[in-house]
Amino acid sequence: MTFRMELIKNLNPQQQQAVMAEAGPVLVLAGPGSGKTRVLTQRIAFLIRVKKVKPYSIMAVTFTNKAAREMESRVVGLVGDYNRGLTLGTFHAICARILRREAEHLPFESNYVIFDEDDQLGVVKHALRDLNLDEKNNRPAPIHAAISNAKNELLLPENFPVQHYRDEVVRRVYERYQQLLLVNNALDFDDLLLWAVRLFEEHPEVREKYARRFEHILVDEFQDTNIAQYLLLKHLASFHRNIFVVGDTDQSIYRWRGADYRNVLRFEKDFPDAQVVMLEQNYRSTQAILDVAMAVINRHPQRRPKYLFTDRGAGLRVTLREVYDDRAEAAFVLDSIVDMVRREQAQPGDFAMMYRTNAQSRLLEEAFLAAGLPYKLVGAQRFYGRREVKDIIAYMRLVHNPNDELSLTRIINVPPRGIGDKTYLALRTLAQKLSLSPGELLLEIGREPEALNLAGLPGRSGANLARFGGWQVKWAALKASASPLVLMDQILEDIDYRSYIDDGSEEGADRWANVMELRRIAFEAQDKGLEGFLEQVALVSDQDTLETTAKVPTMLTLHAAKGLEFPVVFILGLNDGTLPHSRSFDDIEEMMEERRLFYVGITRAKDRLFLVYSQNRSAYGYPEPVDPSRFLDDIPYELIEEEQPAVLRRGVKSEAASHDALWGAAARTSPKRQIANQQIYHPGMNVFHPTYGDGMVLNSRLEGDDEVVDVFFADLGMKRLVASLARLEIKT
DNA sequence: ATGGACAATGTTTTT
DNA sequence: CATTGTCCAT
Repeated sequence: MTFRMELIKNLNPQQQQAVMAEAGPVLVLAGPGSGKTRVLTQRIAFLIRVKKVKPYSIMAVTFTNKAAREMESRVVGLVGDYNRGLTLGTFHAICARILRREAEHLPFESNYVIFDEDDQLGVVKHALRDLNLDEKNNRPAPIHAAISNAKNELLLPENFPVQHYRDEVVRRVYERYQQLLLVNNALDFDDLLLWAVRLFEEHPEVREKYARRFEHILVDEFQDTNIAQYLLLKHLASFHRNIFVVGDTDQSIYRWRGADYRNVLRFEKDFPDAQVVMLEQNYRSTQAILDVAMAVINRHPQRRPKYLFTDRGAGLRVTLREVYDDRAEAAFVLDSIVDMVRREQAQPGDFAMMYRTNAQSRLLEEAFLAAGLPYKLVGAQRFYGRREVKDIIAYMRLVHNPNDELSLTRIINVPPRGIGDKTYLALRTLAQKLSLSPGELLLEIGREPEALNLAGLPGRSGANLARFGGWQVKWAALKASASPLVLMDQILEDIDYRSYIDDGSEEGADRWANVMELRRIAFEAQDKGLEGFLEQVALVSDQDTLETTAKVPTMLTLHAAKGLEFPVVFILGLNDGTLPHSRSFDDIEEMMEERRLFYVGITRAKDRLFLVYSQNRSAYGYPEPVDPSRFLDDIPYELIEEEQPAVLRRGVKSEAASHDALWGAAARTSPKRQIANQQIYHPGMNVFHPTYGDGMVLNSRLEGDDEVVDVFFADLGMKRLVASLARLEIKT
């Protein structure tokens, strides 16, 4: 069989049309679960193996690293190592690479660092201070958001439209913000795109070079592009015009980040000769789920009608469930999951719990922890947001780029080494006088400690600075010859970070474990060099850290769920104010986006979908009565089944034996686990719980087929546990 | 310079 | 309510 036949044999006619489309612009409108990733990867394989296009001349762009990795492995699966030379990555990563290569045309050095969200906020605060604006009246976060939006629309400070006083504040902060970034030789996320576009617009010969090189450009999730990304693509495609974009306007959920689904319309206008292919057949969900999805999205005005169909069959009706409050919500989900696993209707890894805001994961986590059941959580307390992780990265960034003052101020006194505000200020003043950055001055001092005397920084504080400078010199020497790992180890040793962070408490051990995790990442990035390592850690998101290995239920936001699928999905907190979020109420566009978000969640489900709302919800502190989501009104009654509260139903006991096998690790590690026919815990017993530690039984009773035990833990106080699930050990 | 105690303040989604 | 920042005492 020819490769071509091999490639297309599992594709439906529309998919084939897309994969084998002739050169020129192509717009693929793909509904959820219609195989769009497949179309993209097969298209790449088709170009390489059938059309004999050099991988070097192909660029494929995604939004997340995870999507990029996924695509990469699938392309490799299709064409083996014929993929060598292929440019495949996120918008940000691809731009970062171009900007390093073309730094000579740009106002920063090629060893620039990428500032993350926290750093960016730090720069805004710094700018506010420089402009004598106070943070109370000028909150940094909204100002930063305004700056970011401006950048996404390619508005420079000098063009920033000023209508109110507030705009003027933003404009001035923006101006200062950009100056500070350049002083630090740093770029923020938006800059990566902005500078790339400016590079192409201001240096036609550079644009020409890249436009000629990339004969084919393929774009995933096109509806999420912002203006900067759209223009970037247009420039890149300006020579060959072979641009193949795949998207679904109904799944556009990043408006707040500057994404503009109207880029799809713009594309049709800018490329009037574009072939348009519609992928409508759904291979993921049952028809029952698709019907609900359509009921929700069809209320969306002004959109191209799309009919979702599947040959997977009707399936079970979608379940709608009302609960008393958000605690009951968590309990309902947990009970349902346990029940379905026991009945062998699903495996633990089949479940996803989706919610609007990260904060909603907390009660879920508590419920799972209390039951002693494993789960995985996407995002939320971000690994790269951890203090210890940021500290070590700041050290390495400083070594890579001594001008990075933000990193320097972060760690110059971490761990405490007697360099306080006063000393740092003196250093900074001197540096300014010598027109050096503080980091460069420290390097000087490290090389020649006597220089300090000239500066009037003698004595203990001077010695402290000299010691730090000495390290910097040593580390700088190391970065040329050694891997990121060796450098990191040397830093950790010199600053004795472990004794600072690991104070013997459980939290300390945790922190140190995070440092070791970062060390592992450095180990894996050995051959990337320091620059590559830093770029990688700056551009990975926490969404990317979802490992697919552990077969346990997943908790994630609706945003994080895009592009994923699960056999059983729970969408939680379907209340007005949560979904749609209250901050969207007064904006029609935003309300439509909330609706699309709901739609994205619904269409993640393959077999079962549970929609849950509660009567009361704790905003912060106190529970308040809330209304069901207005989106629920749009689902016809006959499409749903309202489930009655029935937590543990009959028949559970007889099936409980299989529970062990299905519910994996948690069950196996519980030595005393058993089904309660009689009470085994009694008041006064000393028990041990793997998470909570030592405790004493206060009370216990049989409930249904299980035993409910109230335990007082030394560290946490009272907890109510279910005996069959909590890994309780009785101590003699 | 450092660490603790208190207050204020604020909750959407993230490359 | 839980985090973050500010002030104050050592």
